[in-house]
Amino acid sequence: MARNKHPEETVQLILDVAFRLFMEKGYEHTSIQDIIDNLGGLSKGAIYHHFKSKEDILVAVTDRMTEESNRMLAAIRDRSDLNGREKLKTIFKESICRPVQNDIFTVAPDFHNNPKLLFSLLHDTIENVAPNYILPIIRQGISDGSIETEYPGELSELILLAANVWMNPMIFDSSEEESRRKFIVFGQMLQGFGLDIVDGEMLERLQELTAIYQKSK
Amino acid sequence: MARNKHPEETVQLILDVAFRLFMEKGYEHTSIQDIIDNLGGLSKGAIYHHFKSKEDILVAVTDRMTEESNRMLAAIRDRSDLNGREKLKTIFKESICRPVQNDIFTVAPDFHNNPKLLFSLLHDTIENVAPNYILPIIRQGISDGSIETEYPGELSELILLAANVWMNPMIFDSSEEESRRKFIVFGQMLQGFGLDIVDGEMLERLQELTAIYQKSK
DNA sequence: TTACATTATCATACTGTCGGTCGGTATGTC
DNA sequence: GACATACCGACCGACAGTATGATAATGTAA
Repeated sequence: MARNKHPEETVQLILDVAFRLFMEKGYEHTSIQDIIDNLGGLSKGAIYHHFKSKEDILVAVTDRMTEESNRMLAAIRDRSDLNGREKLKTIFKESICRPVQNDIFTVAPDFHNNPKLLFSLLHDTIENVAPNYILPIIRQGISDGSIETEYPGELSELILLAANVWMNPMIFDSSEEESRRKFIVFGQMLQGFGLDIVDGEMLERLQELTAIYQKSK
Repeated sequence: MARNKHPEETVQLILDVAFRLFMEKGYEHTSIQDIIDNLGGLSKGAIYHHFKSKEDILVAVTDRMTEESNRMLAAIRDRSDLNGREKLKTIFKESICRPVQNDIFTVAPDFHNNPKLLFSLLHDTIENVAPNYILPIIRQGISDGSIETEYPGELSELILLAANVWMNPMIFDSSEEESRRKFIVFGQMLQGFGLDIVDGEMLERLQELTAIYQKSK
């Protein structure tokens, strides 16, 4: 085979396979040969034609993972019918409802075998999500009076770290009970910053999620 | 050479060299051969006699890193002249004053090149430090009336994550100004949980530390 | 104390696997 | 036909880990 007419499909195929294998076996324990074997006919030359290194594949995979989430965040950030605090609350709601729609749990990342993946998501959270999505919302909340803080940047980071990392059952194992307790403490923390944006509905939804994730393991 | 009379010195030498190289070049970019080359005469046989794998060396290195810190935590935890809240405050003070005495900054870990190291420290924080040191202290604080919470375990984790990870300049780059702002927000979070344990002296000390770390890079 | 067996501490040569390269080929476009 | 793109697959150096052997420390029995 040579000169496919739709190389973009080849790229997507490579990313599909790599994504699945990275999740199943971890980045480090997935070899290029593993990917080739699951590619159906394609060869090492194809991979290194489209990607310059194995690390480059990981970057592309994580980019594709966060893309959808980022679109959601941008959409909420740019709405004009909500004040800052309402936007924050909407984001939490959406974040908790979204995952089941796509396949995040059917191929749940095993972060215990994926320090590199965890690190890049951690990095993305602080270097991208916090300043580009949460910070503008908190700033808006300050000017529209719905949020009160002198440290919007730091607040963005702390909230995201707690929500995305600490409360993430894929990073730190949690039973349903632990998940519930974390959520409550998280809510207390937000209240300490004058943010009353968690409710019982969100807690229920979160526990459903945790249960689903527990079973998928 | 064969049958050294003091094999423990060999183990320590291997750990010394591995520690330094892991910090300088990162775990993944340090090869066993690199370690051998810096060992002064010793060979691969020596390494694989004392350690069963490269990963095993990393575990030993991180264990040695956290050992001193854990001794400090245990000492404070087991004091009988302080209530729970005072113990927490003492821990923060000690944590901020300690690092310069030893060489933590002269061979500052570059976590950006060390996802594995970061992950194992993160894991240690949640699986070991939180339940074995902070949790008992918070429990004591609850019974002696100096701390008030229904969720001691979750509070331990959240506080440690914020202090050890978020505020750690080795993990998330911070200027002195950012470091100051993070510390204040951290203090606000603690106050939200009824814990009034940070003061201006600690802030000054933290900024000194950040400055030292900035210069060492 | 001596003689000797045992075993812990290494050294060296080697293996299999890995990520990545490179010359080449086939197929498309202009 | 000139050139770029998409891909093939043999090959390479580096790597973690192993197999085996050498020797010095140690245990043991007389």
